[in-house]
Amino acid sequence: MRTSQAGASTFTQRKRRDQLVACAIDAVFDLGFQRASVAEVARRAGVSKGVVTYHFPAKEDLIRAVVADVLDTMSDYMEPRLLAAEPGTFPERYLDVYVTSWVGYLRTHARPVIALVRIYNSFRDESGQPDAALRALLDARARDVGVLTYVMELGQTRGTLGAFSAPVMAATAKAVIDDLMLQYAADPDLDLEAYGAALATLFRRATAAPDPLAGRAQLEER
Amino acid sequence: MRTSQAGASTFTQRKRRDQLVACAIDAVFDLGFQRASVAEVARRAGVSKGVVTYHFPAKEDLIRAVVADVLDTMSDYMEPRLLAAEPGTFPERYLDVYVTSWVGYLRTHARPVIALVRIYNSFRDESGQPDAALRALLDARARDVGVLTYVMELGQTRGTLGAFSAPVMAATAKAVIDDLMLQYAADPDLDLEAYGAALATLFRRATAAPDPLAGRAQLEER
Amino acid sequence: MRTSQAGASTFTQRKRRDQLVACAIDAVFDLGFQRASVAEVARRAGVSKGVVTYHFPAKEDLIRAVVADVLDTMSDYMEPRLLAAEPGTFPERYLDVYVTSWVGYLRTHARPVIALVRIYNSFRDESGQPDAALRALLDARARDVGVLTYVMELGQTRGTLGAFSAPVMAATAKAVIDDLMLQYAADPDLDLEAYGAALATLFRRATAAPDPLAGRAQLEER
Amino acid sequence: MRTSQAGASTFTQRKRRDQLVACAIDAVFDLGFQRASVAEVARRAGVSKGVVTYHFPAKEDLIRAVVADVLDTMSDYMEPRLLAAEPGTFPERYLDVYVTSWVGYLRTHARPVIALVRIYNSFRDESGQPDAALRALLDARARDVGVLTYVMELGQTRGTLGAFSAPVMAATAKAVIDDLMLQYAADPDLDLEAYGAALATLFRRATAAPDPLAGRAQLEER
DNA sequence: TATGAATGAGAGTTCATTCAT
DNA sequence: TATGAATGAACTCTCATTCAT
Repeated sequence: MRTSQAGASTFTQRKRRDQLVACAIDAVFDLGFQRASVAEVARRAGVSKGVVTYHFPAKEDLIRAVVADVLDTMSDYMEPRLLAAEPGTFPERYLDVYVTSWVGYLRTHARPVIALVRIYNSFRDESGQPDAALRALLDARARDVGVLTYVMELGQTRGTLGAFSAPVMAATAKAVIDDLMLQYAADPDLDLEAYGAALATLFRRATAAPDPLAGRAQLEER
Repeated sequence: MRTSQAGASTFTQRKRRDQLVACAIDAVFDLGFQRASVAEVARRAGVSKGVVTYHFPAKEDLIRAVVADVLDTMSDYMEPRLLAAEPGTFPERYLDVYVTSWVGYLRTHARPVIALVRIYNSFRDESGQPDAALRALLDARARDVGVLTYVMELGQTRGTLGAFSAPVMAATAKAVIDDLMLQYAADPDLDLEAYGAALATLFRRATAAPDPLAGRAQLEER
Repeated sequence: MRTSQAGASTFTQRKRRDQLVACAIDAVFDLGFQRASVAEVARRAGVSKGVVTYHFPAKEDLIRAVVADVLDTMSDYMEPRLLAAEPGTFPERYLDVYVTSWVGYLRTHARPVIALVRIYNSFRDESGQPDAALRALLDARARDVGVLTYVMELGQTRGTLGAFSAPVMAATAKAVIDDLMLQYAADPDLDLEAYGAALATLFRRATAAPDPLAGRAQLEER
Repeated sequence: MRTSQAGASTFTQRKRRDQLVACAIDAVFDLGFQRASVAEVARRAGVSKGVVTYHFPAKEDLIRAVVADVLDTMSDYMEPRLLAAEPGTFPERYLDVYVTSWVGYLRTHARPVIALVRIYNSFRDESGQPDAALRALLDARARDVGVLTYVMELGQTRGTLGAFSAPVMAATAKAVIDDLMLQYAADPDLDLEAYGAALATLFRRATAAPDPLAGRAQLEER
């Protein structure tokens, strides 16, 4: 966690860097990646353009700092909650906690996450390929989905979760979170609580193990 | 449908416009929105830059034509398939057809759809807001989700679908399609067939009406 | 020769490119390499900055065109004169013709050659090494010295030139020309004619074969 | 000599200034004048940028100190050797000693001299003219050539040197040294010893007085 | 219709210089 | 003395756009 300011020495420097990163996030959220120019970030920070290039030699470096910062903030929020769910003991609860935690996170951090999406869609190197810095983002995402998959397969093995494609279910969970983020950005009045509850129900039904009572009933009926 | 070339225009004109739109899609897919310059589009079309500005006075116009074209192509593919599902008669089948049709569409049209996503994330007006042209995209999306919701609620009324939040289920369906598109773009070797089947199962379980046999069994058991 | 405009198609384009190259030479001569900015070149040409970048995508390209142009102009002047000296037949005359021709060239072309020197001393790539384009300059120079060396060694073989280090003599000839160029640039009132004559004498004495008569006389004397 | 650190200054100050000058020389040699920024010099010295501007309020001052330092070092090496040649007594030996001494100097001091050339070609004031500090360089050069000329003319008067243009011969001597310096910089494997010997021979032949024996022989022959 | 030369705004970047600490 | 944060000017380069041909 909190690796983004590694190497930065003084408190003043860290503070300024954090301020610039915050302004960059706002600028990207408000204006999109392209219009979030160095000059715009400087303007929002109330400093001269040179200050930005002093702390971040290239714009690339600023954007990378943004990516790292947002990912770190995500981890800081999500990890303790996911660990508290004790996935090794209660794998069948994990997806629920995952979705609920994300919904909770979005309530307070939609802007930086949206900024991250904008960056992901526009931050290209000279050959048009996604910038190397975005690998961290893709990796974080892949890790998320990987863990989800693993835990659900564990539940399936133990019989507390039904038969379904765990990788597809994991990707679906991630996908609905992404979508919810965009919906929430477009409509801040969205009832996240209710939406989260509906998602929880959805996934509970989609992943539930067959009802043993119902099964017994059917057997007895014959 | 096919509204993009509306207006007085010769066959040659239409052909040239379509060619430029196609080249613009490729450029956006390959290089991202920002690097897909007018000059680049012209280069790919093998014509001079002036040709592009002749047909599309501003770059804005070209991008709008791209958006319209991609949306039209989507409609052309999806609508007949969705209608053939007879949602009024078999609402419980609709979600399955929806997901399956989209998967089929992605197999052959991933590039333009990805280009559309890129445009959506970068095409801003001077105030940083999404360009007006993107309203069509948002509208199309909202219509999709609206119809899905309506049909599923119809199924719930008739008892052929279970109790769940239809709007959330609809948004989820759209979200997994979006996600699948991005996954497919990142990994063209993805088995779309299998993925689509898994999604169909997922949604069948999440939306299924309670098993009447099981229900009867339970009743009789008492 | 005249390879600098290869590929340039239209007459207008060629003319503009030549004009920009000429303005760049003047700017480098007057202000030095560093201050000869794209804006300054455009200003001298009476056009907007964009015109320069239109014809020469990068400043690098403009400078390369300058180098090529100056080298071409040099060749156009020097080669016929050097060939007319019939080095194969009269190798002992070659050095004289070489020096005299260069002096004649400098009388009318000191500015571009000085510009070339300035470029050579300042045109570095990002790692501080001389730009690749300067290889052509170094190559041209090495060729000159190589030919001088070869012809003088031919004269030595035939006994029409005395015993001396031909490579050092060749390098010396080139060196005095370089120096004369700089002197002339610093003092346009310099009497090139007289200077050239003095150089011719200098090299004649330094390269002369021993006087056969004097040799005989000495032998007879004993 | 050693005028660069004139003025009230502590030992520490002098040491720091010398260090910065040395780093500046290295930076100019390695990267060229333009890229030898204040920050780069500070980096090489292992101090902060402020230290450089503390000792040298403007970059101009640093460069002037470099120029003065290199010229001083040259004088320290050359002057005793030239004086030891007793030009007043043996003017015919002077050119030989001059060339040989310079070759000896280059063996150990090519880098600073190259740096000086780079500075000379790039250090311009706002109007594009060579900076005032370079006058010292030009003056030193003019003095060298002037002394060479004077001594050779002395030899001609005494009949120990032949008839030739002393100024041109002096300029040629300086020119070959300049050229040798550049050759040596481009190819550190160059055999300076052999090159110096060849130059000595060259100049001996070019400046020799007519052989009195040969002249007598010819007279007698008639 | 088509061309491509020309424009000018704005982007990222470098750097000498200033100055509070 | 020393630091390094901050400034602002100048530079190269990109690009949508205009327009004469």
